Amino acid sequence: MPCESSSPVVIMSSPSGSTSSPRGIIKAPALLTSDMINANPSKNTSCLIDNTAPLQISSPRNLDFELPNVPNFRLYLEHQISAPAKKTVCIPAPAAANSRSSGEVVPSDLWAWRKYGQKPIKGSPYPRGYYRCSSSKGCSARKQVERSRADPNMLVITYTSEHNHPWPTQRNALAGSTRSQPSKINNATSAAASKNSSSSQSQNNTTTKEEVKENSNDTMSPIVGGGGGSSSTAASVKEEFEENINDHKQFEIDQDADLHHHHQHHHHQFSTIEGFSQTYKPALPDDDDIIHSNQSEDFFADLGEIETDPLNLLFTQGFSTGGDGQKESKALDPFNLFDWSATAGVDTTHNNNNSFGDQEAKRGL
DNA sequence: CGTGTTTGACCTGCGC
DNA sequence: GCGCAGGTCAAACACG
Repeated sequence: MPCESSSPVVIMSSPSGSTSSPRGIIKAPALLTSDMINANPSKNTSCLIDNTAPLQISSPRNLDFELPNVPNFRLYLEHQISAPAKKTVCIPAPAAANSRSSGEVVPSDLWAWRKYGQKPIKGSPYPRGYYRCSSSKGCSARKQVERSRADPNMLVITYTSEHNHPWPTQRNALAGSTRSQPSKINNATSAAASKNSSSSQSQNNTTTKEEVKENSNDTMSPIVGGGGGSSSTAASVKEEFEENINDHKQFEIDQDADLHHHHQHHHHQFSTIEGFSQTYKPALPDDDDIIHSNQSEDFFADLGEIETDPLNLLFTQGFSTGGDGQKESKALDPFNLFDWSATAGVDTTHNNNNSFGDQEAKRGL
């Protein structure tokens, strides 16, 4: 399975235009497995993640600047943020999920989501769940959760709209989140995260209800990868930005070819951001850590504590420095998960860009 | 009682 | 215009 557990997080943003980017991003099919490709015939559901690569963030836009150029990077991020986004996140689903076609167990995140519908999707054995943000009444943020046809072990989460409120400092709205089954599933471990326990990969839920809390953040939030605690640590994230910006929706994932081959070991190694041609290391602790669902939970919990914008942190703390300072921020900032500076110098030539673009409109299906 | 899930019905857009 | 598929609504229900 393409997107298997080991895969790290891949964040792809595809602001419009990315494909057309100047440098010509090469979409390297290389990374894409046939499954993935096939899997997505219709939409975004496939996981492009390469197992090997630990964490990647690819931005569609190819900007000529490199990471070191913080200013550019900043612009990039700002652009990303400002643009209305439709993001697709592909994360490893807990093993348990397999048991249930309809259910998904996803790592919880800071946002509270309320499920308002579920529909079977043509061509897919797995239904799609529809969630809206319940953290704030006026929040229009929504997300769709479905299991990847290509890789049942992966959950594809599509975020639409932006949160119009800051991250909750605490998971407020989660009140009901724990409902019966979910809680059962996980139980113990994350008391801290308390209600959200999604990590239960090990547990299975055969039950009817599952918890689907996911990580996500719309606005910019990078996905925190934990992959949710679930079996696999990594998640691939794909962000798509709406065309407002001018470009195409699709974006491609780049993956470092090398990574592709080598890597499972090098988790940290990188992720490449396409525009930047850089690779960065995820700040994620270790495979081990990632693997444990609990940790992911904690991770989210930590995020919860972080006030607001990760980007702010990012900017304020600056990844440019590459210094130790980053480490500190990492935990908090989703972006910090990646060690931007560290690998900054890395030659990305090896990157493979996988074209992914599928996230067409829903209608694409 | 408040919040979330479930689920059938309804609405809307697209292709033929 | 019709049918299909996806997305949303809302009532019923469950849980703490």
